[in-house]
Amino acid sequence: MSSEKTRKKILDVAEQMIAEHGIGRASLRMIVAKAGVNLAAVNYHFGSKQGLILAVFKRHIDPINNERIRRLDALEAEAGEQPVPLEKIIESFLLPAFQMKLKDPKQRQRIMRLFGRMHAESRESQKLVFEEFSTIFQRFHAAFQKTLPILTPALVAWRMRFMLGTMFSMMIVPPEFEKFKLSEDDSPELEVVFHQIIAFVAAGFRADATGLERKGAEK
Amino acid sequence: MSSEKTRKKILDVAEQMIAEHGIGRASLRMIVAKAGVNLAAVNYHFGSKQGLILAVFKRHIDPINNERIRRLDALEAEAGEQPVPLEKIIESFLLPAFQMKLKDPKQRQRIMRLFGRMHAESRESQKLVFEEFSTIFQRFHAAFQKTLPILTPALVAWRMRFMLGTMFSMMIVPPEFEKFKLSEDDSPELEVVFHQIIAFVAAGFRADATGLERKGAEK
DNA sequence: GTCTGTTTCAAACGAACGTTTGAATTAATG
DNA sequence: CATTAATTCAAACGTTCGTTTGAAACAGAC
Repeated sequence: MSSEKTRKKILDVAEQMIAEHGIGRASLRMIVAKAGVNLAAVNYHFGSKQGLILAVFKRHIDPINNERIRRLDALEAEAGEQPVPLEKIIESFLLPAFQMKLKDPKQRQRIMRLFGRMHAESRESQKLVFEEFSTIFQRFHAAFQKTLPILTPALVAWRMRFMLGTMFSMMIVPPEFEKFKLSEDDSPELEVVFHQIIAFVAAGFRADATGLERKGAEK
Repeated sequence: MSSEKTRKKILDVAEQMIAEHGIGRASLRMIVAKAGVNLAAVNYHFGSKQGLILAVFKRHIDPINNERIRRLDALEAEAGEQPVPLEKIIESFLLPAFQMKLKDPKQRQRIMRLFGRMHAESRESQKLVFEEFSTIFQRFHAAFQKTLPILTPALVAWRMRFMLGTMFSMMIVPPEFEKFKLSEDDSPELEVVFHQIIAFVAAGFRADATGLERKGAEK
């Protein structure tokens, strides 16, 4: 069955082109040319361009979200009645997105850029990201809340959004704009950035909320 | 001179459409239809669509960046030899972007979304944002460094990027996706978010860098 | 080998886009 | 008022896009 070959080829090239040029600018003609398949194959296999984008996205986001839940489950099982340490929660959320089990570091970065695009670019894909996200969001919200009972639920939600912003900001900026690189190589940089983000976000979560509560806690 | 009227009309509508639909999807035909001007007027006054986008962007970013510098100057003059308090630096950076002196809160949010788009969408506008940004970046980097001498320059730069990510994350997400609104009204929400971000980012900047230094400080 | 359903292919369709053109209109100048 | 420059306008240009079409190539089943 050669059908699967074609599907995979299209998906591979599409995610590459979207990461590189963006959703709107990555045309089907570019994709099929690089993939060596016929133009009509996209609509045959995926129905439409939107269907292709959705397929590209789903292929990666589902394993990542599953891994997030899996890690959080393990942490909570280990902690028992105790709340899970803050850094561990953050790590279980961020790590699956940063260390997707991809052979090629180049491709890993490609996927990260893809997620950044999805998050930022089109209305539809943005909606998709958030919908795909809502159950995960609630799950982690509860975990954060238990670890930081001082914070109001609304404040926890805000700080989760800040965490997302921090994460996406590292995903969307093309490498050539990075003024301050920590290293030349790519994959160790990701490792470093990952720990940087955890330290930054964890401190942000622990920030004193006095004064913010009064303003932001009526719900 | 009716020429200025036309220019302004185009700029106003363009920034509205870009904020609403994005750079790629906001077509010149949409813009001129809503603005009540001729299609060719855009190319006459701005040369090209890219020229229009650039004009839309520059119209707002320049005053904001000037205000940022102005506030930082004032803070440093006041502090004398002392380093400027961390929260003050962050505030002088964020506040001008959040409280542009715009009458209409609706338009304020529109501009914020516009910046989010510029930051995330097309390669060209992204490049523009970063170029426009580099002098500001260096200026604030020095201020942060003076206040937090424990951190390496590279670490300061990273955390500034996290700050940017946090800021942009609040700019780019359409209101209909916000699950946890703190209030129904729009403009007080912005005030609250603003203080939330400062508290979060300040804590992030102060995060313990032990262990990160060794990994991230070879430069 | 023949038949049946699946997959590929070249070609074209219709729509939307940014841009250009050249005439018409308006404003400014002497 | 006449002349010149600046601005607006309707119309069209040339591309590119996502999608559709119908025939050709291919697959596996009998």
